[in-house]
Amino acid sequence: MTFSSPDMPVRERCLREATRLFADRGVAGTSIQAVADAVGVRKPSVLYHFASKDVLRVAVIDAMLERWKEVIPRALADAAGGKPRFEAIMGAVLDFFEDAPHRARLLVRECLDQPDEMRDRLAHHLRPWMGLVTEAIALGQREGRVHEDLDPEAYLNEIVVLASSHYAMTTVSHAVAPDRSDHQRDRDWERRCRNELVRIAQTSLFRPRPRPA
Amino acid sequence: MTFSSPDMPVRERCLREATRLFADRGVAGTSIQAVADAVGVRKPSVLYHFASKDVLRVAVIDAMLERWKEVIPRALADAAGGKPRFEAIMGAVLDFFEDAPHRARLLVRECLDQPDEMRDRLAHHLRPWMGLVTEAIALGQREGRVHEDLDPEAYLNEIVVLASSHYAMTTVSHAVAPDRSDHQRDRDWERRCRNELVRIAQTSLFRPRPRPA
DNA sequence: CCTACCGATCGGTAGG
DNA sequence: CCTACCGATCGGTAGG
Repeated sequence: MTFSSPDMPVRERCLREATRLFADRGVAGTSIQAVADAVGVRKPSVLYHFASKDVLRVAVIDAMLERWKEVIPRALADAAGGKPRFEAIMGAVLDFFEDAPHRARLLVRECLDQPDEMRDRLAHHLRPWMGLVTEAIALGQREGRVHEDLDPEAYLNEIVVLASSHYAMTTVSHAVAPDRSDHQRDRDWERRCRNELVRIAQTSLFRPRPRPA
Repeated sequence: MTFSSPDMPVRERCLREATRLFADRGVAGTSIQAVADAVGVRKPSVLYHFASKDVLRVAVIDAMLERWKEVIPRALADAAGGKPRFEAIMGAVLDFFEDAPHRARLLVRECLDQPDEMRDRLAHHLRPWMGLVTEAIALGQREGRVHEDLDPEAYLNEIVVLASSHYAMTTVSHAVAPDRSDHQRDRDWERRCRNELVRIAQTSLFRPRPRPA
């Protein structure tokens, strides 16, 4: 029963709380009543704004996918601003999940619950800029900067899967951590995993420099 | 209503069908009635073998984690048989998910639904051989075969996350596929992604050979 | 392993 | 945005 700030329209508060609840317990594990409680209204009020639970589910996913449209221009702007393309795009993707960890959980959950629907939705949302990125990778291959046996589309797919799952399962990853005594160590472990994620993506993309000067 | 082979004990048929249903729709999205229907018995019969839904859930996860204990010796045997360690272990992990894709979905779902419980369970199941593998990686670093800036524990964590999520989300990954006209292309795309997954893990682990002959 | 049954909660509607 | 209410299904039990 965590109330959303009461000065926000009820419709948006429903979206916000439903996003959090769906991410944490899944759609099937979240009742409309639970959303109503979190918002601080009665159940039929939620159903006034969203005709059915499924309508609410679709609206929640839509809201998350819409955010991607802000991420892409930012990455392109960073790249235009002189920042290397890899770091701009990788940074944008990681920031997208990092400043709202439930986004990653929601995304992965929905991929499991509604694979066919998500396949089409992601194709629609990601296709345009996926094309740009794979082209950039292919250019890098022709210029000899990128591993020539790399498969651009497949590479991009695996890295997106890795990034989203990495953030969806941060809590669990502590199982592998060599020691976990206090919270400081937990933070440290998360930083190490994030660094390693970037290193893996980077090392498997770029060829080593031909000869260090 | 897909019946399990009726010559198998009911208890094991419950485990089998529950595993499939939990993987596809999640625990919250699967009723005991649905399990009973799939097995071909009445609901109270399921509850006779598993005192509650949660007991069934735990038994299903246990059965999956038990399989890991068969995977590790196989990988070690392959490695002892002269096969390079990386290929033996990577092959064992991929085979584990590949010959039963719902195992990956079940694992990822449970990591989202019960993160704290899964953290402890995985720690218990994975810790012993995780230690062996990270030691092998550290040895490779001292011998100059493995990237020296690699973080062994974090690397292993990310690769396990990538492998499980890769198989949990195969259906969705087709969103990124450049074209998907027929089933032959789908198979082809899956093969490309699997190859790329192995290439990413391999390239980000081993240093490039010092000088090709 | 079954029939019969329990209270609680589910998603959703009527009507204001 | 609320009260009042619907039938269906939920997890689980009694008793044989």
